Amino acid sequence: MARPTTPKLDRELIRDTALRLIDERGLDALSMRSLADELGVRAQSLYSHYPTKDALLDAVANLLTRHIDTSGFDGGDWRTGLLTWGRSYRAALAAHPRAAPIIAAGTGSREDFLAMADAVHGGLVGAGWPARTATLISASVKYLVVGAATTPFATGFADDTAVYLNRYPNLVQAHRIGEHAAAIDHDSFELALTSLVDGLEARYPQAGG
Amino acid sequence: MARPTTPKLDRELIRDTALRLIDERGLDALSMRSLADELGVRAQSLYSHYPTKDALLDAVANLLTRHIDTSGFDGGDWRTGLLTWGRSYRAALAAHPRAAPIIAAGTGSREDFLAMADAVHGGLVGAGWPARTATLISASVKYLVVGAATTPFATGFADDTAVYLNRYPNLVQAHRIGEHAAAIDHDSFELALTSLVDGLEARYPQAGG
DNA sequence: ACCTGAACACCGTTCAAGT
DNA sequence: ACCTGAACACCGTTCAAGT
Repeated sequence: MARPTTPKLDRELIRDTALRLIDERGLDALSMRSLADELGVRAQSLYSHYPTKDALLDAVANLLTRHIDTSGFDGGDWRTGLLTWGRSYRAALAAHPRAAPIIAAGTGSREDFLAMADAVHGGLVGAGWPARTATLISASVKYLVVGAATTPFATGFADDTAVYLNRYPNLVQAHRIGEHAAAIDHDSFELALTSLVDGLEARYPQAGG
Repeated sequence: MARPTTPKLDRELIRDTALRLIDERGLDALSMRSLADELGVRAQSLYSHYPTKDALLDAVANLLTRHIDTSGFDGGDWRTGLLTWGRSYRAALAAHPRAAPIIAAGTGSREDFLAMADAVHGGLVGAGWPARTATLISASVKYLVVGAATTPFATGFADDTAVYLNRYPNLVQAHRIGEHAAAIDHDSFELALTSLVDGLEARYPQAGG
């Protein structure tokens, strides 16, 4: 029974299962063999559907960033556009934190990524920003989103914070990081994004000169 | 000659060679075997000096972030402190772009990282920011730095931009990304950091209420 | 077209042995 | 204390073969 009558695999099933395993076990634990095992198949069968593991991870990245919202630019207000885009982008990655590094790795030219970049750039230029500044602004927001998704605040702190509290007195305030990590990350991103937009406002050509 | 009279290895040599190989060949190409080969030794010998590959990468991360400057907070001005810290942090990572993902991975509780976080938090609180807001602000700047270092702007665009110029008209302005990628990344970070600081200014408790 | 057995050239890491 | 030969349990990927 080398070839079953109804195929056991298809691209979507492989991709969705890969994302589920990343969510459950982490990115490092995803191997072609472990994924095949979960699908009741041998690793080589996956290569009938994706040429390489990287191509599979690209498909997962496309799945993740599929529902990013650039419609906020439609009304012509770049502030609304940036806020809507940044928040939906961040939310898409925060929903699958263990998969976020795939986005940072940024393999190849993904269609959805290009469509998004095009919509944002067009929205900013349409709202009056010079083309080069529009490039810088969209890069800035991307930095915030990717940074927030790949290095949540608790990263870098030991689980047992008591270890260093004596030596680093200013960090005493952060001693409940573990409990409130999700809230801190959400609020940090929100503060950063809104402050950035406010700071950009002052640089808007028709307002600031 | 199992054990030479003068040791062929020490922790610093291993660490520095690892960083050099990452700079030259990329993070993925660094294996314990390839590193040992470069040092004229077998992979197992490295384990006499570092318990795991992760511990070695931690040492590289500490080397990278060693010269980050938090002295800008000393004068009591949080704007100067944030700008100096953010710029030196970003410069440290930009000097070794292929090693930057190590920082994002953020393994364990590195001493230098904690000292830095403590200095920044203390500087912000000392300048009048509430403790929790200080946490959010330092996280915000870290997002910018890590995002800029791990996803430089050209990431995600194909080398041959002609491929998508027809379909994504707004990206025409970005058709020289490859040539100016370094300048765009520098300017994007600078715009983001200064805009963020300006936006925070309006939220400063004694100024904004 | 889709799946498998076997294999290639790698990994990180461990262990016993040598000086 | 420091280094090596050999080995373990993995990787991603390829190839020839089966239906």
